[in-house]
Amino acid sequence: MTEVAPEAGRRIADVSAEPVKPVSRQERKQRTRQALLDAALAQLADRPFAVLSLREVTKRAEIVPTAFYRHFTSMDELGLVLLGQSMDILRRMLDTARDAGTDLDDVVHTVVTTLHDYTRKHETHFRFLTRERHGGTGAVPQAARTELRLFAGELAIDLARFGCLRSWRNEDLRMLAELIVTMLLATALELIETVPETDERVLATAEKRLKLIALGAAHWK
Amino acid sequence: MTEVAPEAGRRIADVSAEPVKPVSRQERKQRTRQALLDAALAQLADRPFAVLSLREVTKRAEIVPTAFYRHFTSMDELGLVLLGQSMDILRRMLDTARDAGTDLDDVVHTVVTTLHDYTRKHETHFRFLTRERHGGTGAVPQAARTELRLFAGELAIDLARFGCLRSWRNEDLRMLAELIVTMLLATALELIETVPETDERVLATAEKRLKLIALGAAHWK
DNA sequence: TGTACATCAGTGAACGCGCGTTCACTGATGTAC
DNA sequence: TGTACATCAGTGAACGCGCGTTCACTGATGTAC
Repeated sequence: MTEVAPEAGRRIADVSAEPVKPVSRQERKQRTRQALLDAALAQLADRPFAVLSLREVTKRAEIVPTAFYRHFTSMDELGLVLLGQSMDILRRMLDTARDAGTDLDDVVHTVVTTLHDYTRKHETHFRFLTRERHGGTGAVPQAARTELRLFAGELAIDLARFGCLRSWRNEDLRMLAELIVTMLLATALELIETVPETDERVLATAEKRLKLIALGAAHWK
Repeated sequence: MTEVAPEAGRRIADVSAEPVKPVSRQERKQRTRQALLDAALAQLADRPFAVLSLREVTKRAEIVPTAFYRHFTSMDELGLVLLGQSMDILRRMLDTARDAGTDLDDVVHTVVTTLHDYTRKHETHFRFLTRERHGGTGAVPQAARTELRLFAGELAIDLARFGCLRSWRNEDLRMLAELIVTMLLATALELIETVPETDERVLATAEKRLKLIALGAAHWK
């Protein structure tokens, strides 16, 4: 618990709990900043972002409320950083799922499995993203919708490479991509909002939905 | 504007703006109650329910904050009443769309047109419903999800009557129904969140999505 | 290496504000006779 | 119809609380010489 990796042999056996403090001022600042972001994500477990208070967040991050302004000018700014982190995760997920092969069943299975992994590994970010998307007219929900629209555009490019979709109009590819994104995020939220024991059922349903959509696309026009 | 239907000939020409007040005490109470519900719906235009304050709502309804408790024990109770109203609207919409015929294109077109009518006529309720669905762990979002799951169950029964779906397992019909409900509510939100001029585009996309799903269902297994 | 000064993340007191809720009240509407 | 009493929707003062934000500050870290 208090075990610390021997570091540059400064002291051989330090009985104090302090980790020797090799940290620079900017490292410490970065840590506090991340503590604020983590605190916000933790609070988001049971309420929408619009309802978070600066004081609650700073309390959880164990700093005084006024110190918040050393890191962000407002809660909205913090929210936009969280959104950026969430979109990074989503893009990494797309990268992972991309090389899934060409067989339809394989692709669907890989996509759903990848979604499962990422959702369970980044529950807080996925919850944030899926909820804020429908969160009203605040700066964060607006930005979330814009980002997700861009993300669907990126997915549309990938879809364009599939044999049966190669001749589709851009507009229709977008439609399909947005449908898939909505469906995947809905699945992520279902996973988060139920106990892990039911994951198998949720994933099976998600696979069916995706296959249904793929089947529809294959027989389009 | 101040014209009033002649009523039981009490006064032939009442120049005062007052509408003679034939209202009973319970009628007045009912009106105030509805004013509170309407005030809440109006506030919901630009923020989630969790963020509404009792004082703002009573101010807009033009009563004193403490009078709120003559009508509801809490904001959550008011929210659940709004949810009930919203579900009534949704069910009426399903009733209207039900007798759409059997031809696939006809059904899809009727459904989307009906959705358009209802969404534009009940914007505030649809916005409330679609946002609260993803609103977190409050009493209202929880209830909204439960109600929408029940609603999907009702739709699944309708779907069971379609020729090509007659042999589907209940569980798969549910999956399809929930997919359709999610898609329709997403469309409603898109309509609400953009200017009416773009309605045609949104509806065209919605029709395509629905057809894609229907096509997938027709070729299932 | 040692000293003197600058930087700046975090502190703590203070502010005015809107919040939900309590309470005793008012006065118009409703009812019993 | 007229009178005396009951009901109860809405009032207004008051409360304690958490909020975001301001400000002058502290003291450890960083830098220049």
